[in-house]
Amino acid sequence: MNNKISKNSIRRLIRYRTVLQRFQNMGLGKVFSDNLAEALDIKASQVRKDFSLFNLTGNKRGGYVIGDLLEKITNIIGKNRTYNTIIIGAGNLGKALLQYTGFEKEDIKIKAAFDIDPAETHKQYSTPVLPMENLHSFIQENDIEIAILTTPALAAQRVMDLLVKANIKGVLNFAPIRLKAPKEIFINNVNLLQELENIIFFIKEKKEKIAVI
Amino acid sequence: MNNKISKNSIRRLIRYRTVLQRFQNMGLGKVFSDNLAEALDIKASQVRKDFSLFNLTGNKRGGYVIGDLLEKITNIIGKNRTYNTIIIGAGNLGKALLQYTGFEKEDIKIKAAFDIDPAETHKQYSTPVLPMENLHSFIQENDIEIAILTTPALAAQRVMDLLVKANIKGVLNFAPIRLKAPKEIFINNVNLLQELENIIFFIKEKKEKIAVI
DNA sequence: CTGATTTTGTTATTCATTTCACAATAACTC
DNA sequence: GAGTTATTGTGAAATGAATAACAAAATCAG
Repeated sequence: MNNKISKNSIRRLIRYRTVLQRFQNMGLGKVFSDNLAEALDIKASQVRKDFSLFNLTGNKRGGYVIGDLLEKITNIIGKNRTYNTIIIGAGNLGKALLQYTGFEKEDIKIKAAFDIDPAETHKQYSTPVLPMENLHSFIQENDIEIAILTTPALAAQRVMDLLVKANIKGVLNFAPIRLKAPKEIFINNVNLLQELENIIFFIKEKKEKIAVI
Repeated sequence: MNNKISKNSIRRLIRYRTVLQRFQNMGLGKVFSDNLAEALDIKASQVRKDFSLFNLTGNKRGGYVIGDLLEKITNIIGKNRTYNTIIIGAGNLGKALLQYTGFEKEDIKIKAAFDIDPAETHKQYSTPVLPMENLHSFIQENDIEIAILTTPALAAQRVMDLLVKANIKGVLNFAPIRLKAPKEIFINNVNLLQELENIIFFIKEKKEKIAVI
């Protein structure tokens, strides 16, 4: 295999899994590239191309066995073990994510949140909110690999530097700045304002009839 | 201009603006494509290409005047007027977004939130939380163009159908399903679990040395 | 068992995006 | 003000991603 794997194909892989789980829950045992393509609103050849990239094979004329696919995809994505995670910044978004139940069942364990505000650190949540001083040792002692960053933009780079020192492996960054870090640390940026502005551009464009692909 | 504008170039345009604002706040008056490229970690030629796409011009050897650029970009993105917005689903995420202050200053006005749970609709926030029954009339009467969808996946399509009927123009969807809607409604999906799984893939890959571009 | 049919897996093709390369030109130097 | 330098703007080249096309294989029908 000398093919490169793009970010997009991984995004699709994750979506295939979601759809396959739904199919499985509906009692289906097999799928065709066709079915998956329809569910994701892409072409069947794209599905097969992706599968070939990840060595996911099916049977000619018989399609793919959902159970097998799910097992292999889950393996590829890396969900056969748990990933210990922390949240940094217990503001509105941080607190919302603390209480978000969608992560747990996917073997992403949120072990703690951190905040500079001592008031936050004393409130009771089911997951502890700790003062920033404990960050480094907590990461070390609890085998934390991923940090979710929900601090204000101004604090974000400072926190990132601490995370680098503590050997974090991946960061989900909600702060609206580009974090600097060694390239072996994987950073995924989510910028909510940007997503809204994107919508604004497109609903605005419509009126003015500028070609948008 | 017979060039097509891609989603990515708009994403970058929004990022240029953020960076330019920061530069302006630092007291700078001019930039070169170089500076912007470095800030966004892309190539200078990409910056110039984008600018040419949007007819953003500078001066040879003199670079670009930040004030001018900002004005033009803001105009292109569509921020010269306010965009009325609602949040549907007053769960953790919905409530967090209700209290998020980052939108206000950007002329995105969150006019109300909606929830089926009457308990939520009686709590006091600075923005009203209303029962779902009011959705249609509220959208009509308050000139709402954008909806932020934070309901559970199961409810999301049903809500989407209501939004379509009420003539919404754009949706920011946090529910982890692919919404069906007429294509003239612009839908932007944000899937937090997927973003985390993406990180997991990449931090896992590192060990196994599979080529990733 | 033979032929028709379906569906995969992969190679070729098309389409889109990014990067390069360089002419044009504005600004600077002396 | 002549020459040098820096920087834009864009057409061409390179790279990357999506789609189409089709041979090979599995299944089905009779």
